[in-house]
Amino acid sequence: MPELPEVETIVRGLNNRALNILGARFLGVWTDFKKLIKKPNNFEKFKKDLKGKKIEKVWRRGKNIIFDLKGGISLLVHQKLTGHLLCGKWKKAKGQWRSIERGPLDDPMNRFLHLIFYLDNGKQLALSDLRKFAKIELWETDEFKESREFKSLGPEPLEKYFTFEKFKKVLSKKGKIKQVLMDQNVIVGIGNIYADEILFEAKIHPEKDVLKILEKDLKKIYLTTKNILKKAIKARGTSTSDFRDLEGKKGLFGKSLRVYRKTGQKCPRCSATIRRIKIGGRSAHFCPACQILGD
DNA sequence: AATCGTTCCTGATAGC
DNA sequence: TGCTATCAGGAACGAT
Repeated sequence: MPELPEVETIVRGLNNRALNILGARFLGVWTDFKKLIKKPNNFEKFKKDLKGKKIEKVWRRGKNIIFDLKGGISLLVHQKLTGHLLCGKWKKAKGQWRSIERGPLDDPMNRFLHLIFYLDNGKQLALSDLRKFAKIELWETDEFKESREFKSLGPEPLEKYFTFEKFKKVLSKKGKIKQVLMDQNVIVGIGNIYADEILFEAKIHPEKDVLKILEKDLKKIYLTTKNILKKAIKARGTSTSDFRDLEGKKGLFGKSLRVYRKTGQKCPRCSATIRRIKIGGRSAHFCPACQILGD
């Protein structure tokens, strides 16, 4: 599932000069599942509003991909669980846009194409999304930045302003550490994979009550969060299941995972058996010997 | 105001 | 073999 490193990989790809996405204009949109577009909730209006708009900037906030368009409009793409953008090419045939490249289709994970943006530079951006949970929204940029959903997002863990003091402040919230780490209103970008990996590395039990964690352990979680996210970006993300980059390629961080989806295997630190439990309806993987709950 | 449960989806897998 | 049931999982939403 795309978390911060995966979304960052996509955004860096979109900003790659060679792709010429910046400065291109939207020509049209195809979809076989209009419900992906949440705003406006009318697909024809969405198409009309998007047509001819020039891409000025592509950036990321948490797990959201944001295309700032000329004229004070922003296109938001959230890939949710199984969505990923793929860049390909199109050509015109019999008066219609035809995809001549939808990213490598020999990979089953790239076959669930439900939406394609056609650009005026001959490129297309296709959204592959097995579970159709992704969301697409078109906003007035000012309105978006003033919106509740944007303003309530927590700090970016890799930004300079995210100091240990800041981390302690946002984490002064009750609950189990894993759930709090994954709360986008506390910190953005961490999902199930990286929460498990961060807590394993920091040797903290996922169900540990946040308010009971010692300062030295908070510091460990803080440093580990930055460290793991940075390493995962370098590896271009994790592809345990769906994630692919813009070219359809897998990320390499899966090789570095130590507990996520390793139930029953040996802990790489102490050889105890990795366990899986449910926390708030989500699976959590951890080492019962290294990550002690305490009181 | 904060928190909990439900909902959206469908491929993979298990069970019969 | 082929059917049905169960599950994963981010985040918005309604209910409490």
